[in-house]
Amino acid sequence: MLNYSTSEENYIKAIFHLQQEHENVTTNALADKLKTRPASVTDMMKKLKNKKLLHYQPYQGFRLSNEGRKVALDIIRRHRLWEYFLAEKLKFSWDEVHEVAEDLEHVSSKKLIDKLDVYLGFPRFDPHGDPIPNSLGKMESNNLVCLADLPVNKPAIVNRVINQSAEMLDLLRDKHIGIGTRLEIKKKFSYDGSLEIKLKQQAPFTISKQLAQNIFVGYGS
Amino acid sequence: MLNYSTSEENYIKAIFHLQQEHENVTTNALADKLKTRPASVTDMMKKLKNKKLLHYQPYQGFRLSNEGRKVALDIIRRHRLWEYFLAEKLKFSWDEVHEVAEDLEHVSSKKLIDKLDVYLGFPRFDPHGDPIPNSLGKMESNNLVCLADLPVNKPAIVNRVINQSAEMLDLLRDKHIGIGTRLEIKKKFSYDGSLEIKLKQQAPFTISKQLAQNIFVGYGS
DNA sequence: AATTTTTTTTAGCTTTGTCTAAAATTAATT
DNA sequence: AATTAATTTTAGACAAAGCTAAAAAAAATT
Repeated sequence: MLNYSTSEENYIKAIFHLQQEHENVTTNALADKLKTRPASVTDMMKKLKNKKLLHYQPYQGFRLSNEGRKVALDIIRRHRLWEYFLAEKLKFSWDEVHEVAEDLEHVSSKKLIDKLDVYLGFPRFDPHGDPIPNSLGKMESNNLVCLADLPVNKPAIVNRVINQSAEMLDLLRDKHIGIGTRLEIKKKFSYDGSLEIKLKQQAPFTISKQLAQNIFVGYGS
Repeated sequence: MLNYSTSEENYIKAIFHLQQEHENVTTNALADKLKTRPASVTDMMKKLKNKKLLHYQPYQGFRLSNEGRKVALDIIRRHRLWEYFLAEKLKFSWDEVHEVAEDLEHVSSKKLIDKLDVYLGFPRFDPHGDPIPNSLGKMESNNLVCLADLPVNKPAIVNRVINQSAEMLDLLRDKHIGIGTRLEIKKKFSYDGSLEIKLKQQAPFTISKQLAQNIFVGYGS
């Protein structure tokens, strides 16, 4: 595996994440995600195409090549292992780890990451509930359902929170929702998609569709 | 404390180290240390002078300002804490930690470093025996004597190794000399400055003046 | 003191990654 | 189908950090 610049790595990672939504990623979507300009994206796409990390025809969008996907998984592995370390060992709260891991993930010594993995005991999920790829780039899928799609009255456990903006994490903290929280849906309001949910030993309350779409839950323990 | 680029930080740190030898640092010395060209050094010196991190008059060399020294100590703190972490927790051998810490030291979240410090139990010395500045930038001096200046037959303990080139560390490993090694000098050869030293339960052997000058020892426990 | 050598600085060029403004292409609408 | 709108790309500029080659200053020699 070659070595890539911080900038290149950020582009690769962002494309990987956008590809979870749409097979084909567009210039504007990527510019948006990275808070940069479409022209900059086009420049970088040419470069990454040259390095055979993605497939790209002008005006047609792009998607990662096999090699690009490997690189992306390696970056994600680094990111999530550091997140786990920060939360588990340094006692950062789970909503603070993302930002710091954004910097640490670019330190790319393979030996460092593999030793960190050993030290942490090969954790399978990061503090947000996202799976951590192993040193071969494999990660478990965790069979989750979007909270917005969970049937009424079916108990479930929060396993993953996708959009990690500070504002959203603030809201979650206020509602006492975190990874591991047991809850069930009591009622769905089709008018605006909002949900009435209930946590153990608490009165039910309502959350927006927007929030529910960013929370993923599993069944059973 | 403002934020500085990786490049700026490397210059600041290198100047700090060179100042241990000579109050005033020259362009060539710094270029040499950083494996860059004198012209690049001059460019950066102008920049750092503008940022008030050092005193510099063209052709007159340079030295860190108070602010520059503070920044340098902060970088050194980060570097040495990571070195300690790598050796102590991740089980890197003490001669591997420097290189990895060179990258980690530039991740500059104050919160991260202070939490790391807590987690490690406020270590006072890194795996090379160098003191770690605390969060206020203070570090203990450790009252050491250069092995080359140690009197004959006086038992001492290796506390610090200065020049950490791979070649030198290789030599040290071969001779079983490390931080904490107890030894004494049996004989000094004034012809070339070489020393006959003895370790516990081992036959005496000879080391060069060059090597002895890079090893520092303390007395007592 | 004058000349040579060494050191340092300046001037100008390169690469990486960004930007704006304009041109080209594709998509949407009338 | 033709026109308008949106998206994407190109062209050209800029800042950071490096380089080489030449000029300037300081130090060392004769």
